[in-house]
Amino acid sequence: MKKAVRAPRKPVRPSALQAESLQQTRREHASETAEDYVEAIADLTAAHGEARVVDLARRLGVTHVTVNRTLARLQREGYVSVQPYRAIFLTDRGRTLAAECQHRHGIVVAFLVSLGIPEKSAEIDAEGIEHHVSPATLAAFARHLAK
Amino acid sequence: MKKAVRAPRKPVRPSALQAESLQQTRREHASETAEDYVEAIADLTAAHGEARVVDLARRLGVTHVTVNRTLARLQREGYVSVQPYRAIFLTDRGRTLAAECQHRHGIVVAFLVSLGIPEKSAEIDAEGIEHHVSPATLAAFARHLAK
DNA sequence: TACATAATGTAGCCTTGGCTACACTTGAGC
DNA sequence: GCTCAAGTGTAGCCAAGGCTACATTATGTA
Repeated sequence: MKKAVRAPRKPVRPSALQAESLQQTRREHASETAEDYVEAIADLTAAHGEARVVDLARRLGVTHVTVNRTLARLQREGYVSVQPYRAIFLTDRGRTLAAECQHRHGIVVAFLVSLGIPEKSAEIDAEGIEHHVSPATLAAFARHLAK
Repeated sequence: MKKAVRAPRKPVRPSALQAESLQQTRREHASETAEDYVEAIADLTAAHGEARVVDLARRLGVTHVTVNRTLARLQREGYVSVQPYRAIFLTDRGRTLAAECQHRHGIVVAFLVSLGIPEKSAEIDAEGIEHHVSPATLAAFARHLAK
């Protein structure tokens, strides 16, 4: 009594499209960490002259152990340059990514604030949203701000 | 030559706030999967009369193995009711969550489209964004749509 | 009814990203 | 120049969420 309904295929949202969207979301998730780290490192370097593991840990809300392991991966991927017991530096690639992220973050926060969302909520939401904003959507946000 | 710069503390973004935001983002990430699954199950049930593992796998863009393991977790958490080789059913709790997600998804997509973003991009972006939209921000989106 | 095929389930592997507990370096100050 | 606290590194645990390969069940159809 369950095979009868097998044929129709009139999904509310087409399966293929949602699968594609979710795969995109998963890809984005994989780069979220890198983005958060390089952005934090850039900010800390600007503010303190250097970025240290403890500072990053405080800033990112995780333990220094997590920071350490993640930095190893980011070094493997060419975003940062790390030496034992030394400060953390961004590579050119890392700096480029950080600049993009800071730019995008600024637009997303400003956009949310322009909708009447309080600064603090805007910050919190932006942190989650910004990694999933496509260039087209970012452009739309910027357009809306310009008006 | 590196200790000198340790004192100032004038972060571009306060550490505590960013840490808090990121912790919130991580909490949201933990519920993303549950939301995507219950929403997909609700949609499939509405469209086909039932939700099967293969359909879910196709819809979510993963293998049936991943679906299976995740369903076990969702059952543990009380969102779905699963029996071997049978269709998947939402519990009351699962249905409630699915309804919320569908509602939120609709608003986010409509909002993005209202900004001039093409339907397909809006769908893709919404899939990533919707999980990080706070009630306040969702309300702001709805307000903007009403205008 | 029997069987082939599709659906489902299981075993076991990988990576990421949390954590605690413990070990080792560094460097500021006595 | 020693010492000790803070910072950093390492070992090893856990859960989530991907995967392939293989085993098992259900069922439409010959």
